[in-house]
Amino acid sequence: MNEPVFERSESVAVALAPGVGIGLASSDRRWSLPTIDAAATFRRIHERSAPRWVWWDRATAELLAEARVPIDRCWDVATVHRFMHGGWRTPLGELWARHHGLSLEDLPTMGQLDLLRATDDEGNPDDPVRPDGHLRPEWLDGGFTTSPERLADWAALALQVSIEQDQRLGDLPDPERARSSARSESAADLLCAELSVHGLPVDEPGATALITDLAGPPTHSTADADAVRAERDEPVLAALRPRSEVNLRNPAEVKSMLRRQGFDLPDTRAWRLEQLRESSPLIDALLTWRKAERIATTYGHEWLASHVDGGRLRGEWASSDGAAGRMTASAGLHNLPSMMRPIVRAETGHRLVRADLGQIEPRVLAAVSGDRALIDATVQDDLYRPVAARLGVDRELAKVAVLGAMYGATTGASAGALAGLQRSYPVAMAFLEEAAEAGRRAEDVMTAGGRRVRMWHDPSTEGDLDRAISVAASRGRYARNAVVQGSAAEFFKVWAITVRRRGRPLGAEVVLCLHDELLVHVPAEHADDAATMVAAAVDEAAHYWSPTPGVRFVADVSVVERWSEAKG
DNA sequence: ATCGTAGGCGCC
DNA sequence: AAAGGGCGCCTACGAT
Repeated sequence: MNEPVFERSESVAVALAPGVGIGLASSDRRWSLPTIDAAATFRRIHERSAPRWVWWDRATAELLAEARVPIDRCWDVATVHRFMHGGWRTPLGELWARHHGLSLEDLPTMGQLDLLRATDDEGNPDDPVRPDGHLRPEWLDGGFTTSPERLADWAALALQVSIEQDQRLGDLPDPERARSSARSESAADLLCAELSVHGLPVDEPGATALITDLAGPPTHSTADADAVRAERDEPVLAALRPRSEVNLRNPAEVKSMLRRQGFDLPDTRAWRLEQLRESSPLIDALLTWRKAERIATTYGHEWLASHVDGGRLRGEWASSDGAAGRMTASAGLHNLPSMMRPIVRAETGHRLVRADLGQIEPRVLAAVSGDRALIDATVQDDLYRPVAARLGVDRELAKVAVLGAMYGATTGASAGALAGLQRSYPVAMAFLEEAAEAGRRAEDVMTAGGRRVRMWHDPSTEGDLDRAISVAASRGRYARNAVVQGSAAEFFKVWAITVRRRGRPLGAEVVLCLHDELLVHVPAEHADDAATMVAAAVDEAAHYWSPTPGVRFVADVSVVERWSEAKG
């Protein structure tokens, strides 16, 4: 039981439906169990034998998360499909059609009045696949749950697709790496199901107090709400000479108001206003207003009421929703303002292990490009110091230059340092430039783990050369960033699922994933062991994930009660 | 009414 | 130091 969760093992597919039963399928048989409490029964099956469980998509993962079935190894067909083809969520009917090369034009939809098809041979309604090869929409729409036998048939189809996916991953440049990615990405999706179901521990009374302090009291009527809003607006309106009733929530009105007050600005973005803050009480009031308005509208009492329940903040987690396969989360879980982070607090008798990877993107660039000089720089805790020394510039400029190279900056100081980067780290820079060039040509690029990142064509550029060039340039920046950010996302997920797995004996639960940061909720008596485990998991993840040996990854790990507590 | 877009801003 | 990559989500507004 010590092998990593993404190694190969025997596969058994499962489909389950509460109140109906469980369907199972292996390479040589399929069987079913009628049972009311499908998830709890499945838990016992899993405890007896733990193969690599195969399922269609998140729906199954969520049932298993709700039942707290401790699964490490899985294969999520929809997740692997996204990995292979790029893009966002794909409904199963469409996934099946793409997988089998069927036309998406005649993709059946549930409840459509298809008069032309009405007399066609619809085949056997107990067969999930129609004569035309498409999945039967009635099955997709819950029909697979109507009997234990159907669940077994449904599981068997998932198994079949998973085997074909595994074969097709063999066509990628590095088949074993791609298959390993498919497995780790599947485990990450299961982790996302758990994050969605279980949530992040939050100090609810503390949150109410903080929001009241920052944005005003909760309101119970629209008049009440209007009054609180007017009170929030007052300091800004009072600073106007002469006073006027400007709608602060309309950027165009704010811009013309500022022009009348003597500030002629191209837009009213905060970084632009910030420079004027010292010299103008009005600008200061406006910036303060924006902060408070942000809390009130996005992270206010309504937000708390709709997303926090029983002391847990819940959102929808996606394991590879981003362009390059990053995790995403709704309900503000990924963009909670730092001033609100104190509300994230360990439950009684527990601690949070807070860990973040240091300088993850340049280290990933070293790993995926294999640039010897950059790999050498990863030995240092602060990678930018040796880079600065080699470039002969200060650390801040070195940092800006490296980040700029990965983001596609073309102007300013970072562009000035680009020539130096190209001389000192030619392999890494050539790697980035190659990705950018592919992007400009509208060719898909691939992350280190083998995820396809789709490029796009913009038909509206026909005949408009300037616009065509500008769109190509933005694709170049996108591709340049995607090969680093997407690869970093893969490494992060391997780390996260390793922590999930290794934390189980300690009762440790991953409660937040934030691109390079993890929060782990753990009983207080195991907090120190969990912290040690999380740090060790970085090395374990690097060992399995990194395409180049010798790249050092670092993490800052501390045990805290609240997320906001200083790094230790 | 519902949808998409833009300006804006939070986080990485 | 410059304002580049990703995401979610708010308001306002114009289109359908």
